Amino acid sequence: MPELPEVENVRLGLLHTVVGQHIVSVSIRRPDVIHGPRRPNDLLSGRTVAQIERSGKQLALQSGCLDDRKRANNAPCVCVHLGMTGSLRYYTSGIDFKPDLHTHVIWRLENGGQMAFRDPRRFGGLWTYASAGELFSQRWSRLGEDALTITATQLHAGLQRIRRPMKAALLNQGLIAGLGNIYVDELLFACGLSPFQPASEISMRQVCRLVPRMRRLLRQAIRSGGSTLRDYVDVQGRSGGYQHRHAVYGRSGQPCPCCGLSLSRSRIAGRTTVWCTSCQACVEQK
DNA sequence: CCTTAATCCTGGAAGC
DNA sequence: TGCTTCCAGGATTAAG
Repeated sequence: MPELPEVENVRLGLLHTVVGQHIVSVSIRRPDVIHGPRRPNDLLSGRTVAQIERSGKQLALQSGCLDDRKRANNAPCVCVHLGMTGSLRYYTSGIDFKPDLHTHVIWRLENGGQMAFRDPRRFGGLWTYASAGELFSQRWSRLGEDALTITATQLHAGLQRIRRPMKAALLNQGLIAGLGNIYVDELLFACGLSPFQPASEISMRQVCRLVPRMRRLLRQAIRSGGSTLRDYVDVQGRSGGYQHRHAVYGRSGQPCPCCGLSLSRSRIAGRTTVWCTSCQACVEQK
């Protein structure tokens, strides 16, 4: 499922395929995946894709004039959230692209290429805004700092206010944006922290160890093309490779890569959680 | 404050 | 083989 590393790979893929391209037309095959105004113009038809930004697991396709590096105040903007099974694909001109029933929106570019939003389970969607500023003030303002840029001070301050388990706290996009079930489990393992550990009991010292490890983990996952469990593919349709390097996610019952003990599985905050009771000790364990 | 659960949804896997 | 059942989860919302 697309978390920060997968979404970042999509962003990188779109940078050298659709950024700078003029959108000739937009085909809306399933209007209900679009939140907000859904005329072709609201989806950047007739505009040029000026830049693509990411915040946590979400992307912003911003229209505007390429020459003007400043964000245009009145340039429409589309926020893309891939949810569980969403994908943004790019098809070069001449490719025989046959949209299936889960392909909901198709953008046609002036160079003959096409961009398609597909999402079988429709947990994702598109949100339209009159400007990037509106997206930031109405939607992205609710997100915490991005997991790649958050500082130890910021994270520690947020964690101190949460008595819930670390697993639940790190999944909260309002505290820190970008982590999902896979990378939270991997991160807690990499730090030797129990997913049950109350967030408020994590010391500044521990957060100072966690933040650089989190950045390293996410950067390695980005470099590996992200994790493909079933659905995730990049804009070219390629699967990721990081799933082969998961230490704990999806490996309950298998030996811990560190100590060899069988990995435990539990449910925390409604999410399947895998961890090592030996390497990730906690004062109280369920 | 907290937690759990339901909700949205499809498809793959497991069970009978 | 063919049917039913369960399960995966991101984010939000409701209920306990």
